[in-house]
Amino acid sequence: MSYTINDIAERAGVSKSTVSRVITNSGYTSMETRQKVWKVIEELKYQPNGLARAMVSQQTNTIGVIIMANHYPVISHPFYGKVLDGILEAADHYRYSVIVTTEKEMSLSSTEDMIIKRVDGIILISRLQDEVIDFIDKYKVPYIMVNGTTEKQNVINIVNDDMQGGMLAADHLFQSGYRNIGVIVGPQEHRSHSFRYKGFSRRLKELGCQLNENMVDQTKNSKFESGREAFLAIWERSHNKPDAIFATNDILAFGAIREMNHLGLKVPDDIAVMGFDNIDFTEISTPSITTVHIEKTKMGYDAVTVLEQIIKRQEVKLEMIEYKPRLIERESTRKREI
Amino acid sequence: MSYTINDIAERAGVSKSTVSRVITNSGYTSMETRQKVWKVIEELKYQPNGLARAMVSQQTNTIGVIIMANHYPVISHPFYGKVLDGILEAADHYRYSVIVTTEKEMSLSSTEDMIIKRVDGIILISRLQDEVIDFIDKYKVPYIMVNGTTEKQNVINIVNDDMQGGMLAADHLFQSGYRNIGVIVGPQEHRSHSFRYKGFSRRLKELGCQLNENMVDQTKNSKFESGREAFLAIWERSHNKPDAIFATNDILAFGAIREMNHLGLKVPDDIAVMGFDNIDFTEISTPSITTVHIEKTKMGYDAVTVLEQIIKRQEVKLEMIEYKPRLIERESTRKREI
DNA sequence: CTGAAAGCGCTTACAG
DNA sequence: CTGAAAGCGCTTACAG
Repeated sequence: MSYTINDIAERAGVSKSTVSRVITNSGYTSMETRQKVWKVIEELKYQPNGLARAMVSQQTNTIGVIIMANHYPVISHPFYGKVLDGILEAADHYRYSVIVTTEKEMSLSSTEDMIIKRVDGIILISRLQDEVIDFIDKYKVPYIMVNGTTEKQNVINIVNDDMQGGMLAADHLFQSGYRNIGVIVGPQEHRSHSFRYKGFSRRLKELGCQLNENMVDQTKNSKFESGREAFLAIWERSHNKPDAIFATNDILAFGAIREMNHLGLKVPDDIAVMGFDNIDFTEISTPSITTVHIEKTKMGYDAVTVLEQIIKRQEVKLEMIEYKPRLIERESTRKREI
Repeated sequence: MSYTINDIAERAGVSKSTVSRVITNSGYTSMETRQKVWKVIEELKYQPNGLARAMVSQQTNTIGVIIMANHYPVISHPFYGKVLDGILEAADHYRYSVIVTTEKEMSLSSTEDMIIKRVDGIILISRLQDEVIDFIDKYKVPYIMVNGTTEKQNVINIVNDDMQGGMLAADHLFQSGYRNIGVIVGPQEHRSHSFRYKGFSRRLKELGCQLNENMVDQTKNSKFESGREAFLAIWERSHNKPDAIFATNDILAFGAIREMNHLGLKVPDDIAVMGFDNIDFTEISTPSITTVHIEKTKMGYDAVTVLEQIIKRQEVKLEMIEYKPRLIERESTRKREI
């Protein structure tokens, strides 16, 4: 279909070995030859066949990204989308192409596809099944996890310091004068929700402000409706009504706000709310939502950087790369007179 | 590194031709041979090399997605993310891998990369430069646009019927009793913003409700801050203050809401607001935002379906595939007594 | 039914 | 400095 190195060789009156040498700029070639060859290349708009190159170089300059998700949407998820943005930016920088797939539970099909396509490395996002890791391990493809949950050893995992984030949240609400705090806790089997809650309650206790059991509600998933239901549950069962709510992610917080609105409560005048993740919506929402920022894009970017080092067989020291979260103070937790 | 067809041949005591035949399930092979070969394949967990296959079959089973964007973030964009979700879902169904890239203005680097990687087809998203199209054309790679803006002929473009969407918006606000309507109009060089505005004002005129020039503000981009500024401008310069605002996309609407809040206006009691796109946040925002739904995910899915037909050289009738938008009525435009 | 050969489009030693 | 040959891992006619 398109031109090959042979077409160039023929028209330039040299052998294909020579053409290859000038293209790759390796070995010896005379000035004159180089000019002839480049001229033909420009004329024909020749583009080398990356597949053929990959066959001999044994590398495709392609990395795979597998996002674990049981349901669509995946890419448009306000968290994973950001991570992917960072991955694409870094991949562009390191000159990798990136193949993106979504892996449904219990399936290895997209992982298999990555192996068949001979990607140079793989980035695993979210709570992957251990079978996926076993599978990749078997084919000795370099990989790295982002925001993963796994029991496995020797897996490089890029995560946020969620414990610390939970503590930041507790500090903030306490310092802002809230003392009767309710907590909406996302699914505990997720590493992040679990640590966020742990950090939050621990710190609150240190501050001398014990969490009342009535004021904590666990949700089965991290969706909007669950946040809404959780807030209603807390509101109804509590004797001392909460003056603030901490949700272990932003979406749950938005659910809570909707329910507050339906109960006639104003944010932040009647009740304060804060979330976790710093998804884009928290900033453009009115009122804007206080939250804990996670370096989503940076985590994606760095995942590629580290993966590239592994691919190039450079030393990689760390096993767990933990990012520091940052409190983002906004309107939804305005300071209160104490 | 990994096993090849030769390893299998050797251990099964047959030629590699035979192994190939059993794997591809083509030509004749005896039952006995087949069993022997499959046994070895399972034992070794052999995975064929897709590159080698692609070399001979001249197809990679990979499609490329190029999203035009001048700035990150791209993937996490509430519109493109949804389109990409649909693309991934369809690609999974048709058994394609997908390479995703972001193309910055005036650059052909990622497009070049797609050519080098020999993708079977390309999906172009958003307002691509015509050079990109020329470039792809030259290499005769099948492609298709989603939500594109181009002067070129014979380009299959999957778009939303934005004119119709604008009319739906006008009908809705009018029927809900609003008569003094302000409009925040995104950049007119974008096909979609331009048609949305056109449809809206045309319909409003038909309804006998001429738009006052003071009540329309054009923005230089479609970001939150621009929406905010635009609303303030309208508010300050209008004699009869608006009772409703239509913004040509949701993000602009959110900007307007923030400004309303700062001016002490309540939505929808003091003023109604509606946007366009139906991004996820319109639903979880409090109050929820009335908007016009676009089949973002479906557009992505269908793009792959049509592209696949072109790749397989099947007849493709249409040049422009237009989706019908749908009004989504929510809290931000509650009906008013007339 | 099976194997040897050619070829997909490159790169890389190896002679010359 | 340049060209012929081998090889990357497959598939596909072609003999047998």
